Amino acid sequence: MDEQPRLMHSHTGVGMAGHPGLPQHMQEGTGGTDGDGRKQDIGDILQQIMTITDQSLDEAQARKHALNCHRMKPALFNVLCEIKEKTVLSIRGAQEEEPPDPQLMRLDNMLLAEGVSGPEKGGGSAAAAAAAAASGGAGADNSAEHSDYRAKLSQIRQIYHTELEKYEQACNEFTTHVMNLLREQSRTRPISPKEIERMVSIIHRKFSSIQMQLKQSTCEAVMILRSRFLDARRKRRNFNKQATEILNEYFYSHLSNPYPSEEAKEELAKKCAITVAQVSNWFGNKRIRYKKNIGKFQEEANMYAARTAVNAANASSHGSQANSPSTPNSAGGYPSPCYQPDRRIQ
DNA sequence: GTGAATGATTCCTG
DNA sequence: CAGGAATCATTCAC
Repeated sequence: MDEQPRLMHSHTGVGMAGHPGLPQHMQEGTGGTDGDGRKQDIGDILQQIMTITDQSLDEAQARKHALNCHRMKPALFNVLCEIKEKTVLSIRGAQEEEPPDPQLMRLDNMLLAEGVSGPEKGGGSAAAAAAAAASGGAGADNSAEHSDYRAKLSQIRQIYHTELEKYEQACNEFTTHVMNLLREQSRTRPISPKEIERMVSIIHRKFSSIQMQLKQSTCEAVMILRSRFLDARRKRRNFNKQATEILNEYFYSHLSNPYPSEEAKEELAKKCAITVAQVSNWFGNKRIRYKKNIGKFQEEANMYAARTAVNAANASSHGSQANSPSTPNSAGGYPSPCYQPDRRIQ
């Protein structure tokens, strides 16, 4: 490395005329033009190169210092930088300022929506909350599942942030290292600040592609967790006996029009400790199954009708109709079972 | 293990 | 968008 300064210098004390290492023609000033002299010069230079390692560290440092102090150095440096800029780096310059990667934006948006990136939302996510709300079954079982989901999500979140931090730290360390290296090298070769900046942006681009991989795998993990959570929700739990009785009671006492209003559904949902959606499901299933096989439900219908009648009788004996169904087995709607002898199955 | 029962989901229709 | 119909998937009784 120190070869260059040595060859470039001739005016300072170091390597000046009279120095035994300098070519003959440089020492003489006028320069020899004969072939033998030239051969001699080359021989001296080769000799110089061969003996470079023999120089002491101090001597090398002194030469280096001399180079840096040379009055022409800044000008020469600038010229070389300019030439370099105009040739090699002009090709790369065109692809700077690229627009944000749509794939990266998608990943970022998803991580934000799932509550992995962005501000902490108590370990939960909007998606989880929505899923939990839709899942119905307001029981403790469901909330346990939900908290399990949240715990796993927060685990993913933690890993994501730890890794991200690691990458950022590594990126910063590497950038600093490269910048220092380039700055150091800029003393001996033409490296402009602009070029250093460019190198930094290249490093950042490389690291952001690694970050993208991290984001991608985090998204995959969230998707797997979510699908597992949703699968778990598919697990069916039978309603308890009391809830089924309440629903059946309503159904058979409104057999002519087994379509509970929104208010009625809400009321039933509250009584049965299930969601309105589950009430709707139950009535949907019940209507279709009843219609398909009235015979099978006959016994059940008779039982509930009798119970309703007893309830009504009790209520009336107490001078109140409060709990009796409003439209029991009246005209129209679904065919009634044999409890009403005049309205048999179609 | 098997089949019936049953809650949930999906697709279609008015 | 609510409800009907078909179907899926799980639970439960035997």
